[in-house]
Amino acid sequence: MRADTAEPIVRRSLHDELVDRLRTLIVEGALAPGTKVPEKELCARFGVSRTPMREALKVLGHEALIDLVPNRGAVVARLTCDDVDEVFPIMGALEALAGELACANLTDATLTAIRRAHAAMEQCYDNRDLSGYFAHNEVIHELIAEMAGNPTLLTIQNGLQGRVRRARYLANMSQDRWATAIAEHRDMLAALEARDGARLGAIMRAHLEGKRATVKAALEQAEAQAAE
Amino acid sequence: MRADTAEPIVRRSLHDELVDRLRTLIVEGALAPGTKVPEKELCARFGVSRTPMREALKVLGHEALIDLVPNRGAVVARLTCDDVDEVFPIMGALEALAGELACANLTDATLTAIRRAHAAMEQCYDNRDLSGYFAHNEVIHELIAEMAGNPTLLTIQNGLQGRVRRARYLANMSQDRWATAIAEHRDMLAALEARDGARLGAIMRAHLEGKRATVKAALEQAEAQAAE
DNA sequence: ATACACAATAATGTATGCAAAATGCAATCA
DNA sequence: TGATTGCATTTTGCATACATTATTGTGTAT
Repeated sequence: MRADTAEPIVRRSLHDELVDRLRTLIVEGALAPGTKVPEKELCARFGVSRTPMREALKVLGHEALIDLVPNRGAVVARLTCDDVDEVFPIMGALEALAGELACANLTDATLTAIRRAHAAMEQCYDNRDLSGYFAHNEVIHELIAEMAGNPTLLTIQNGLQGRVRRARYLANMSQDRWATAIAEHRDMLAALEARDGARLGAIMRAHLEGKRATVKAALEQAEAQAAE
Repeated sequence: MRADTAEPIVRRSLHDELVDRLRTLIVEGALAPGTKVPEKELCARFGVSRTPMREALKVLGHEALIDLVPNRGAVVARLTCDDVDEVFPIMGALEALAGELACANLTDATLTAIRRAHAAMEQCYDNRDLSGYFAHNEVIHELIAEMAGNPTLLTIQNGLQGRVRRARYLANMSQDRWATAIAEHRDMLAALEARDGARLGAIMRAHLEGKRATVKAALEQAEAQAAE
């Protein structure tokens, strides 16, 4: 270690740490939707007492990642079709805003990074590598969201993103939809390169509407299967 | 009480109740920004123990209504100019979306209510009654937000609204800005009556941008005074 | 056999107690 | 006189104990 770095000592409180860990577990899918999560079990899992765990659960409940039923504990929130119809238009409006702001602030470094991610994504598309496609896709959206330079916006976007993230992986895109999505992304890149915020915003809104339809269809299919 | 009302028995937990009460205190201004709020004092005030109070504080911290400094307690969040620049564009995007959705769902009853609130607001404008103007203004925006029929959107809007509400009352609108705001509201009403969602959305975005400028100016003035 | 009632159990909700960190104050030294 | 260090006090962080509410399992009556 260099002597002049003197990096600040980070000492996080347990509840903060727990919020992050639990959120990851839920968003990544280790805790399946509908799962009951008794405090006691979580406490044992993380080796903490109930006090900080409860504080964390309250926060996650407020984020709508879990449902807190009074006197009956917490359940990992399920994503319904109605939720999809609610959340995606909001994400569309926010991504459109992020796109506009990102155009205004765009640095060459970030544009290069986005170009690289886009190229990698196209590669995955050519190879029909859906999971790779999703990964690079996510990077692009994250880069744009960060480039917007609005921490509050980023926080809200991440919150909504967390709620729908798992469902998005269910989405078995049709070849048709996939081709459309790629075309939209090419337009996005072009708008970015032209620093055309208004156009980028419009594209992103349309893009999110497409995502909404895809995810909703996948969710309806999943629900139908579950009902069998 | 009528026998057939059978209103559901609401038994809220203390932390839920506390979140609401504290939020009201902060948003309404009873707890001034910058005020330190020691747990002990709040507990004494509400006659509860520290556990539910801490759970409530964590939630409010996550809402950005208070700043939670590790090992140093909670401070009622101050609204900076940067915050205004961050929050208002987001509110603009969300109100625009709400406006579009509201146009799609608009009922005659709600339109009538909005017309009434608008008329009352115009009356206040004529009388130079700023606080009455704000009250009716808020009603209009709430009616539109509710008419959007998107609970998630409403929740996010309310959260952001809470953060800037107090600052908005600082705004001593110039005659010029006030006239512009009224004109924008007339356009909004016209767009609503025409069920023209796209136009309403555009107006609301512009309207919020105007609000941003006004509030920011007021905030800068307040900060300058405080610095003296 | 089913349905209801009641008790036993387990979970959540709340309060309190202990440990650790931060603040304020005073004493000491330059 | 001013700054710094050490201690006392206060406050937060966490754990545990108690209270209250749901759940479930069993027994009894129909």
